[in-house]
Amino acid sequence: MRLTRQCESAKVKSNIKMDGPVNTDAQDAFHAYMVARGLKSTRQREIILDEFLKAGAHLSTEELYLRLREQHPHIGYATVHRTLKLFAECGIAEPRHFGDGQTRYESSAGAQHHDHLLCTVCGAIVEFENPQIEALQELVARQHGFRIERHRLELYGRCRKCQ
Amino acid sequence: MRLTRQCESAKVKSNIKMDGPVNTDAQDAFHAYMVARGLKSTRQREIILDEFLKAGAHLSTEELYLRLREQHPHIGYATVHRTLKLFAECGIAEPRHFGDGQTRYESSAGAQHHDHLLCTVCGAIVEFENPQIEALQELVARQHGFRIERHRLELYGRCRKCQ
DNA sequence: CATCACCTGAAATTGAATATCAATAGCACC
DNA sequence: GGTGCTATTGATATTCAATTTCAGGTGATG
Repeated sequence: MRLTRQCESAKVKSNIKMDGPVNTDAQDAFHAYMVARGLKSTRQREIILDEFLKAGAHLSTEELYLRLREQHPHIGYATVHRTLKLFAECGIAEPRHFGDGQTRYESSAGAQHHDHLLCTVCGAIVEFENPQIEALQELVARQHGFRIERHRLELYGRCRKCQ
Repeated sequence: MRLTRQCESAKVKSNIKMDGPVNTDAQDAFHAYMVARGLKSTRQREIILDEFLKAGAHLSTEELYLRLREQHPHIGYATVHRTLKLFAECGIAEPRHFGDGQTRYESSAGAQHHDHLLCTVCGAIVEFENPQIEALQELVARQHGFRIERHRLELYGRCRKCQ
């Protein structure tokens, strides 16, 4: 009975409490997707979305699960897993497969396409974008008769701190 | 008792039977590595190396295992797996992780570094090399304070036939 | 040709992703 | 607010590839 009102106020609050570019966009997109598909808005999904947006990094299911557990020990791993897949389906998260065998999800809020620099020592991930490289990729593909649908470019090395 | 002689003659024969640029290089590198590490040259390893070089493609452990089984049903999956890792350690094979969740090994014999074009329809894999892209990668990395150790560039799309 | 450390192969284990299913909880309607 | 339908949850089981284990087998060396 309280929940409907809580949801609304939560949305408003998040506009206030978060600094920088806020992601009510993501929340709206998520809710729109849910409504369109006849899915339900649940407490867990709200919490997971909140935590995911707050983290703002490249999180694996497990990392997000562990973070959530601190405040919400009742949320199960399977729910985190399914919810992240939901995020991917509705376009507010991008699944990424780096070398470590775990799927990581990255918030696609606001961000354009980009590639990644990964530190092999401390695990830091830096995003970058380079139109020249993209153009050359197109060129190479055309030379081989390919039409590119997507690509993956990852540069592995040591970051400034770890050299 | 017969085996020692067989090994020797096998090496000679493979020089004769294979057309094109032969990979006794790879075989030599492998043997050198084995000797240096006190590892042993076994029939299975010879057979697996032979088959691997003969295939000359991007093979997963399972694919290679299945191929081997036709002629050598006695060779176990675990042995193929371990031997491919050995190849990787001694530098005659490169492990690759494309999107499909399986590790593929590629012969590094003769080939310089290169990247891949992958057809999302028929699974064809084309190798390419582009120094301009490599140079730009270096540049981008430097701009972010990174020193690149390795990279991964994969272009996914439709090949000429599959458009 | 004996010895020993390495190797093999079947089976067990791991780790991440995903499926299962009974219990729970939204949501729409009364 | 109550009711029923249906999606969701969370503990657990399953899957699938990679990897480890271990008893028995087999190279290399003296």
